Amino acid sequence: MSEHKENQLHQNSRGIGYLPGLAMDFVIFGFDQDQLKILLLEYRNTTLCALPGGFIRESENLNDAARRVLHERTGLADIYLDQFYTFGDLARYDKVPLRTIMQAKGMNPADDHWLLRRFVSVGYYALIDFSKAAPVPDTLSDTCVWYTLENLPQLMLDHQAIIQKALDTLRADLDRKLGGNDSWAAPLLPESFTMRELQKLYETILGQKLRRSGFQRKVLGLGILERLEKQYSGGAHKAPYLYQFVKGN
Amino acid sequence: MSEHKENQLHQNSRGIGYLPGLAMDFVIFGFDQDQLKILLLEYRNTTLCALPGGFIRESENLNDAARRVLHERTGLADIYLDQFYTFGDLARYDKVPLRTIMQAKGMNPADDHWLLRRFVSVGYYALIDFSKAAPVPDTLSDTCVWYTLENLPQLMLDHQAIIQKALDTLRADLDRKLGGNDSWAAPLLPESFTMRELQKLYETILGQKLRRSGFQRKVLGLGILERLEKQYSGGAHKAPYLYQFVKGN
DNA sequence: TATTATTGTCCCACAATGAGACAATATTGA
DNA sequence: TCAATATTGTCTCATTGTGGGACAATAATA
Repeated sequence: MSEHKENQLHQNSRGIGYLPGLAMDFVIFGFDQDQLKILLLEYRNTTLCALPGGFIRESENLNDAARRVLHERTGLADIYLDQFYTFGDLARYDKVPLRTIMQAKGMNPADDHWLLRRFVSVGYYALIDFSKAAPVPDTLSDTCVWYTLENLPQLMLDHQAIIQKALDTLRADLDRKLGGNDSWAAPLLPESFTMRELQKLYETILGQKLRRSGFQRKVLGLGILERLEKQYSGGAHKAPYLYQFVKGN
Repeated sequence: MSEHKENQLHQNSRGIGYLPGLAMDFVIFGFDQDQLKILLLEYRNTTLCALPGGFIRESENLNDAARRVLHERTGLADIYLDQFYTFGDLARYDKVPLRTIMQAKGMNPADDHWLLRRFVSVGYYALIDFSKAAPVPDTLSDTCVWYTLENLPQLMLDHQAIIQKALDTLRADLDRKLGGNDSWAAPLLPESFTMRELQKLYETILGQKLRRSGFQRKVLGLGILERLEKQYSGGAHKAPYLYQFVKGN
C-alpha cells in the first residue's frame, strides 16, 4: 500500500494535500534475461520489502496520480499502466511493520498518525522497459530492487496477494490484449527481437511452456509483427529473423 | 458516486463513521421479459437519475460494505457481485446536480459540505433475481426504477460511463465465467428455464444474435446444465426441455 | 569439414465452429 | 378431427483452429 511515501505529512510542506485514506500500489513488471521481475522497495534496519506506492493529490485525477508516481519511481513516462483491483480489507492493514519502518527512520508516530490509519488502495500494474528504468526509492525506503517472480522476499501487509492478483489479471488479459493492435509487450522487449525472445516472454508471464510452431503460427497470424532482415551473430545455429512491432496502428 | 446516501452527515446519528472521500456505485442488472434492466434512483422535483451507491464504514471491509449496501437497496443477500473499476477523475464530479438534489430535499448545503466534495468511487456490478428484488430508495432519492439498457434516462455525473464500463466487463467475462463451475447466470433466470431463455439472456447481454445449434452445443458441452422433463405448456410448437444449473459444484 | 544447436516451414490428425437441413411435435384454428 | 404453424432437438458438412511433431536449412564451433 504505499503508505510509505515521499512526505511524512498528509499535507506536505508546499501545501499540496492528498486524499485521505486512499493510496495506490504498483506492481511494476520488467523483463530481463528471460525472467519476469518486479520492482520492490527495501527498508534499511528492517527485513521488510514493499511494493512502490503513492497517494493522490486533492486536485489530481486518479490515473494521472498513477502516472506521476510511476514516473517518480522509475523515471519513465508513457508507460503501459492498468488498474486491476482496489483493495479494501481491514485485515490487510497492519500497523506493526509500518511502525517498525517509521521508527527505523527515527520517527515515533502516535497511534493515530495518518500513516497508521486504515487505507484503501487502488492496485495498478505496469509493464516497463527494464533497460531504460532508473529506479528511485522514496523517502521512507532505502533502495529499489528488482526481484524475480519466483524469488520474492517476505512482503509487507497484503502485498503478496496484490502481486498475485496483478499477475492473474495480466495472464487473463494476455490474449485479449494481443488481439488489439496495441503492442503492449513492446516495453518489455528490445526494439527488435527474435521469435524465441517473444515466446520466452509469453512463457514467463504465463508460467508455462508453449509449442514453438503453434506460437509462431498464432502470433504471425495477428499481423502485429514486422519481419526484418536476419541477424548473423547468435549461436551455433541457423540465424533467426528479427521482428519488431508494427508501429502506429 | 452514490454521494446520495442514507445519512446526511458523514458521521451518522449512531456515531458510525464512514471513510471520507470514498464511495461505491452499483450497476445492478436484472433480467425480465427478455430484457436486461438496470436499477436506478430518481429524485422528485428534478429530472435526475443516478446509480445506487453507498459509503464504507470505518471498520468494514470494502467488499462487505458492497454487500451491505446492495442488501439495503434490494433486500437480497448472497448476490453475485463483482468489483470492476475504480473511478477517480476530477471531471466526473460536478457539484451542481448534487446541490440541486439536496436543495429539492430542503437542504441548503455549504460549499464545503462533505457531500459536495470530491469522491473516488469503486464500481461494482451485480446480477440479481429480478423477481425476488424489493428495491428500496435511499433517503435522498424518492423511487427505485428499473430501466431497460437501451432506454436509459439522463444520468448524473459520469454514471453513464460507469454503466458502459460495467457492461463491457460483464461481456468480456461472460465466457470465462461460464468455464468456471459457478452458475453466475442463475440469479437472472427462474429456477428452471428453457434453452431459448438462456440463449436470450446471452444475446441480450452480448447485444448480438447467436446461432441456435452452436449455442446449444457449446453450453451443453460445459456440463453445467441438468436436463429435466419436458414442459407441456408453451406455444404452438414442440415442447422444449427444461434445464437447471447443476448445484453445488 | 563434420558436428551441433536452433530455426523456418510444412504436415497430419483431431477438435472446435459456422451455417444450415430436417424430422418431431404441442398448440391453434378451421 | 385434422391440417397448419412455430419451434425444438438433432444431425450433417465444410471450414477453421490447435496439438504435436517431422524435416531440411544453416551459422557457429571444433
